Amino acid sequence: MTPQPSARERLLDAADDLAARQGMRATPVDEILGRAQVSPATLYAHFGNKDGLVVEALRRRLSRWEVTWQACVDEADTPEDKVLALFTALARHRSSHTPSRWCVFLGAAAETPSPGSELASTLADDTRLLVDRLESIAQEHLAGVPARVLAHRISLVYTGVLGMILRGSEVDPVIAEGRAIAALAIRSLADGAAPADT
Amino acid sequence: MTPQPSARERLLDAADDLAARQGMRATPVDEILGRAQVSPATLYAHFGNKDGLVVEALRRRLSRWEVTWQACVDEADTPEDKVLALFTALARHRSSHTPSRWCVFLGAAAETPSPGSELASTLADDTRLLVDRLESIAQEHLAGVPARVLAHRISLVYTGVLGMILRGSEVDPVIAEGRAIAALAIRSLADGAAPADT
DNA sequence: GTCTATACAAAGATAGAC
DNA sequence: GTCTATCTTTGTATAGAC
Repeated sequence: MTPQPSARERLLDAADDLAARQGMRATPVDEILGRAQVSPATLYAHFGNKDGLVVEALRRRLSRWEVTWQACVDEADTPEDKVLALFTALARHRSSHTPSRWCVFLGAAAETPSPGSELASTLADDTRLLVDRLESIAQEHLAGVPARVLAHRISLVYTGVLGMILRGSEVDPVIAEGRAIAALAIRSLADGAAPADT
Repeated sequence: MTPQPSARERLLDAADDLAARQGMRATPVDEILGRAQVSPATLYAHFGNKDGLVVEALRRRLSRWEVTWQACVDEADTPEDKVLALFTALARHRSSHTPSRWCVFLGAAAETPSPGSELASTLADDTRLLVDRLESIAQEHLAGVPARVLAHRISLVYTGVLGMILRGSEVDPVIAEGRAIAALAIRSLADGAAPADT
């Protein structure tokens, strides 16, 4: 007898799932309500409006992503693998959560030319987490490598993987490809900082 | 006395401009009509519906992009520069056309979970042009390098640049960064195929 | 907090005249 | 081909009862 989750939880689950699959703008409120088995009034009582609900769902997703990523960093052995754990995390995240068409945050950004301040800050949080976390991992584990530069380059490659998924690339191969390119970027910057031995 | 372009041209210009700035789905028909100074009936007489108009505008944009890219390839001197001309072309395209928020084709894909067949094929054309053209450039100018692999890797990096622009990165620096990463990918594959001279 | 019913707004498309 | 006026559908949000 699994007790049914609260209306609030059901709304968040439905909004998250549908935004991931179809995009937040492409998903009408009615569809979220139908999926959650909740009436309109309940949604607006809890979240104020559709954007409020979506923002909450995105925040929850971001914090889950952060946990997954951190776990993959912790599991990695070598310094290089700790930086590249980003790609392991992406694969794991995609298999453990509701399937998203590419990236829910980039998708929301693409769908929303003029996001409200709450949405904008949530989307910015996603990018900030990406770049800053990469930088701190690099700083901690790859002494001598310019961490900020590395973080930007790997962010670019990671974002490219997501974009290629939107283009229709198969997920696992393109993640592997991104990982390979990122590894190249790491070695290149490492060589530059401390010229090749041998 | 510049003669006013036909209603059809004005519609294409307006749709292209607005789709580039805001996204096709985020742009209401009324706004296109207002910008083009055209009445609704005219739009539907020419293009059938909104999607028909957008698809035509996207096709026109794609063919212009192809021209710009080819010109940059022709102008490049070294084999490596011919492959990397993609990034020169991106910078040039962005400065010579109406400013787009990131990429009109990826934007349309992101906004449209279930595109109609015409739109879907136009979006696929964009990706196919990207990958296939890169492959043929590599085949022609970089003998011995696995052209298909190279084309995929550079497509990924290029797509990453576009995605980073969506994330809010400054355009010129991120294009330069993408170019640098792509150069790395080229050299890596070249070294693998024909071990370094010297 | 939650429901039913409904109001209100936006957007896509068409009718009929010229 | 093009216009004015209007219809239809869809989508967001609220009123009022329980």
